[in-house]
Amino acid sequence: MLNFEQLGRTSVFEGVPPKEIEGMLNSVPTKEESFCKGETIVRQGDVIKDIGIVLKGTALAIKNGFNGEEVVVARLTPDSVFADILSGSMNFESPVAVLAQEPCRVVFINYTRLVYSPHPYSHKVLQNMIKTISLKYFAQNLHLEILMAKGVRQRVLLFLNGEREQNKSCEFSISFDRRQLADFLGVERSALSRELSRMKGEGIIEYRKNFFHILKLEGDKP
Amino acid sequence: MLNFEQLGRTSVFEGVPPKEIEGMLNSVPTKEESFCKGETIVRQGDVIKDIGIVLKGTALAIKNGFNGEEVVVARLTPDSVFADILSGSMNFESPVAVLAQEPCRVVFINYTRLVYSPHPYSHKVLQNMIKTISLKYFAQNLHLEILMAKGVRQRVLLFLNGEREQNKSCEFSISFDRRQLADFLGVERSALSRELSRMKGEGIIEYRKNFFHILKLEGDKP
DNA sequence: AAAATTACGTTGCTATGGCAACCAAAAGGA
DNA sequence: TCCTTTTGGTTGCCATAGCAACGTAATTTT
Repeated sequence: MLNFEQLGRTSVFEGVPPKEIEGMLNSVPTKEESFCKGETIVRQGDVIKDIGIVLKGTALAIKNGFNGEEVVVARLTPDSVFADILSGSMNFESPVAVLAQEPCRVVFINYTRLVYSPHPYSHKVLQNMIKTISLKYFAQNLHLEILMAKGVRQRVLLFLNGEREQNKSCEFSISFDRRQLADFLGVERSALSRELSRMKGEGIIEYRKNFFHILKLEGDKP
Repeated sequence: MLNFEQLGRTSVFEGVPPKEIEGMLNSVPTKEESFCKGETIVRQGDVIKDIGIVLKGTALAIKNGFNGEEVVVARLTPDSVFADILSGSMNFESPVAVLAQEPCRVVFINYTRLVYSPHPYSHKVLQNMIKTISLKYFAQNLHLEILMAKGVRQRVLLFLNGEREQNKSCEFSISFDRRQLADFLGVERSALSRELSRMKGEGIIEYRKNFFHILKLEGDKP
């Protein structure tokens, strides 16, 4: 049985009272599914017509590069929405695979039926979707900016500054391991390690595993 | 005076009868503006709350890299919609500048008022926006894939294949000059020229200025 | 706890591609 | 028409970063 309180905390149903979500979903096909650790929730190239919502567990959206890189595009935790852009675009192929990182419980909601069923709150849901998708556009745009930068140093700095802004602190942990970070930045793992060492040597950053501390901000002169 | 027939041909108002668009826009602030060739329509970093629609002329959406590159992200021609993601996201800064390439006539429509005014067709407009924004997401995603590829050759091939698919032909003209193409691919102009020459030498492609002809498809063995 | 696997750093070698400079051709303006 | 400006191709030099291989620490498995 769906927990409408929880759905009310997702970006898509934000601002819609649980009772109303319940009423709305009465006339819309939904299916709840469980996935084991490591299982594929969405394959790269799939055409999906349902919005997915993670109820429990975490999953990763992964894009496979042509040369074997596995770029983690997004981390999905409970209340995360996925496949929204995919179903919103109609007939497009998923650019990413979604893999369960731990046992996951997911609900799929038919997009077409959701947006076509007239309901006093469907207006609100559509606006929420526009906002959600726009945010994902900007997230992707940040990634694009990183890849547009040249040089490992510049990319690392852009990434760390993004994390700093998001955490509102110069000290933070990242959710990537080195291999994943290197792939995300589009550089060799060894080149990344080399550059991180250099930056530590120059007193720009401090780090231990996936914990980072930015000592000098961009443009600071010593 | 706005031409509602024309607005009906835009992606946002697709499927909405002109009469209804007129009625819808009665209660929504709109402003029509003209721009001279070269004039800035949107500055990078601007926070915009209005959807823009090009009525006449062409404009370019340009992203400035940190190292002086000017990456043409989109070409806006009559009936093109822009700043939709920007206004849909609320309070985000524009990642691109929009510049008039020739004299332009543009109409701005207040996003909030458009989506909040109850109207029998606002539902349709919201769905259209979701689709429009999703398509832009996928366009950006293609760009991302190109930048994820390593090597000039691979990037050029990805780009040309994209153009081939879009034109459904192995012969086509591109809307970039060499400098723009190099910036879009994230490589040096000289490196691009070098690689194009090589590929011509290997009999993979043929080209003259911005006209290209793909002779061998990816994976073809001679 | 030992063994195996994974994660991270390091380093030398080398190819790729960035940089700069230059030339030729074409386009645009006076 | 001629002159200026823009656009595209070529080339040598060199630094960056890719590749491979290895060592160690940390984590997981049995």
